[in-house]
Amino acid sequence: MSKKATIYDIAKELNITAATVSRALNNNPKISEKTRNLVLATATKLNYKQNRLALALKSGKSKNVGVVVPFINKNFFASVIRGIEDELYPKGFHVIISQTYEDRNREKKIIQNLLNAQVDGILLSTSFTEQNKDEFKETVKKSTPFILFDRVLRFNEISTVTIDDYQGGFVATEHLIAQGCKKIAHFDVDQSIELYQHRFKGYKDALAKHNIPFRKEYVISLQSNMEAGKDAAKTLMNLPEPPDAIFSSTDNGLLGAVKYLQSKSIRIPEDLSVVGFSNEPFTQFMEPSISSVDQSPLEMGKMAAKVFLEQIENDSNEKVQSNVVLPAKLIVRKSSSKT
Amino acid sequence: MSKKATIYDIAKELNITAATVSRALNNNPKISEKTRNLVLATATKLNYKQNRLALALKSGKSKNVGVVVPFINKNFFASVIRGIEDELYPKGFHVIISQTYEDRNREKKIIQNLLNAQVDGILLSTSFTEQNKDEFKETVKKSTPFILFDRVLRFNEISTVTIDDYQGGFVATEHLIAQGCKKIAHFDVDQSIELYQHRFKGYKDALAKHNIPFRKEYVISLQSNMEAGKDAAKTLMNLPEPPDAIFSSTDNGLLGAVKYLQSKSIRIPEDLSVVGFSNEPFTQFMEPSISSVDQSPLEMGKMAAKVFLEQIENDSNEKVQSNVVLPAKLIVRKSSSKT
DNA sequence: TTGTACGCGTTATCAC
DNA sequence: GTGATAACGCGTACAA
Repeated sequence: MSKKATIYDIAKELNITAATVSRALNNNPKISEKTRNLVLATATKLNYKQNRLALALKSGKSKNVGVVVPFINKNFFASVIRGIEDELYPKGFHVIISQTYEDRNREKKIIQNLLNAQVDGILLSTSFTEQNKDEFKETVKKSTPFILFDRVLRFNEISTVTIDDYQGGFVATEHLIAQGCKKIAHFDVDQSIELYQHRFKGYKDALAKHNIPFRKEYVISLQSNMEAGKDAAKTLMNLPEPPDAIFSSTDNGLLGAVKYLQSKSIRIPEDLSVVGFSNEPFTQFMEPSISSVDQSPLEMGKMAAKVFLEQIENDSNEKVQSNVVLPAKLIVRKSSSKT
Repeated sequence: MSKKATIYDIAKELNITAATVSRALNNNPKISEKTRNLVLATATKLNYKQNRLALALKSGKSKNVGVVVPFINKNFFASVIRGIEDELYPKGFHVIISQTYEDRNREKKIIQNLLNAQVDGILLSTSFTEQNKDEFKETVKKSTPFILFDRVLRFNEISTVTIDDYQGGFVATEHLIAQGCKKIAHFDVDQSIELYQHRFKGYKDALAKHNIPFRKEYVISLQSNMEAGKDAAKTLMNLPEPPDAIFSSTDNGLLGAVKYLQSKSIRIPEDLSVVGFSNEPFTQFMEPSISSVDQSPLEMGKMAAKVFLEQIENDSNEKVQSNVVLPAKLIVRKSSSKT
């Protein structure tokens, strides 16, 4: 049995037509019980499997959705994808995953490929920023449903799923203030990305609310990795008046800072308290465990998937746009618990 | 522009036939420069995108490969997938990911779905065990290339990519012995899975080589999670003669044990040394950092992809079977460094 | 250099 | 209840 069996093979075997076989296989009511059973029997006998490609070509629905993220081997994105799959798989959808490595050109190419593959929709966390908004718009067009999550750009008719980054930044900072910290630094990544803007603004507003002056020298922009975090911590601690707390927009950047501080025998949280963002798994196993803002990646994935399903079910060409914002939840651990 | 443009639309626009358009688009040499340019121009003008579904149906190659793993939000599997994608993406393949949650029935269904979707191959880390080998064989048949990695079952004509688990277990244990440990316990998971068999055998043989008696009570089978690890450590420490080292076949199980030991003020590595398996990211950030055997997930993914490519390039129906074994590499950290 | 005709596997729309 | 035929979008022998 080299070649794959088709409905024609079954038809030939039974001396009937392919159409009848198709009907039998699809539980069409207008078919005699006898033929149906006959067809079913020979189908298993021939090890017949429906060719979804042909079905897709005919129906215009591939039952595939593309998921595009910067990196797949980051816990946050892996979990989002899991959420998406959990939601979509029971509905018969398959998920095609691609990663952009934060390369815009690669992202463009990926989107093209996915569109060529006739996916029924694309869920993505984009690497485009406010500056390239037009370029992004150009590649997206709008023949296929697009759902943006986490790293989003806002357009009419494009749905988004995010967490409340502003709230996350605000609560994290207010928590540090409640712990008695007065000189709170902030690790930023890139203000041309909306979510970092929001986290930063939450930080700033929390300071203002509690009448703590904002200090420009306490804000550092850095890549989200250990090395950059070390350098940033060093810079901060060499300030005439070093901070007594850090609220970081990423866990990975904070990790480097913590390692640096520990190497300098600066105690956490006694001398300096820290709160990160993302609730990466390592934050809870470190010593001290690191407080962090949880982004509920599983829920984000599920929600993105639900928004997509909504979109395609409403198959009229009405624009169904949703902008879901999930709550951000601060997880307090040792790194910011002085009491 | 609601409907997607086809080559027919382009043809109509230019008063030529679809065949000519197809040729122009595919850089067929026998076409006039003029028509080619005309076609290309109207193609972009109409926002034409090739329908890969139609192409796939015609050619019998979907350019999709299925990747099936137990869980996607484990660093090991996420990294393997990344390796696969890195290798396959430049060749124009897309990766369809599914997770089995270690549920055999789900895995069967997933494989069926993938086959229906006409994937060009399936790369999987199976949840089937030696006991269900026949059942697995049944679902696989062999119309489509299957590559097994990490968790494998061995058959004729099915390629596998694994690391040298035996070597990993052996080296890890010998390292503990070199540190002066004499009472070395082992965390096993499931002996019906080949890789755990191998790790266990490596452990056993290392003991034998150094004339250390094997003690049955030092071997505990447990699920790969924190809770189980805690319980296992408790059991071990309540033994009349508790061990002075643990070699665990999983990092996650070991994590729970470490937490338990620390809660009992048992010092690591002074009182008890530990080595895990998988080199999960958290092992290097913990205090103390945890020694672990690295599985080179990226390389494993790349290798699995390469074996797949080899398989389909050799499009003769010759059986090209490879059984690649990658080296296991012990990463020594504080948890097993007494000196 | 370009057009014609066909097939990939399926389902839907007519007929009978 | 079943058969015949067209259509989905594409590439490609075979003609012209």
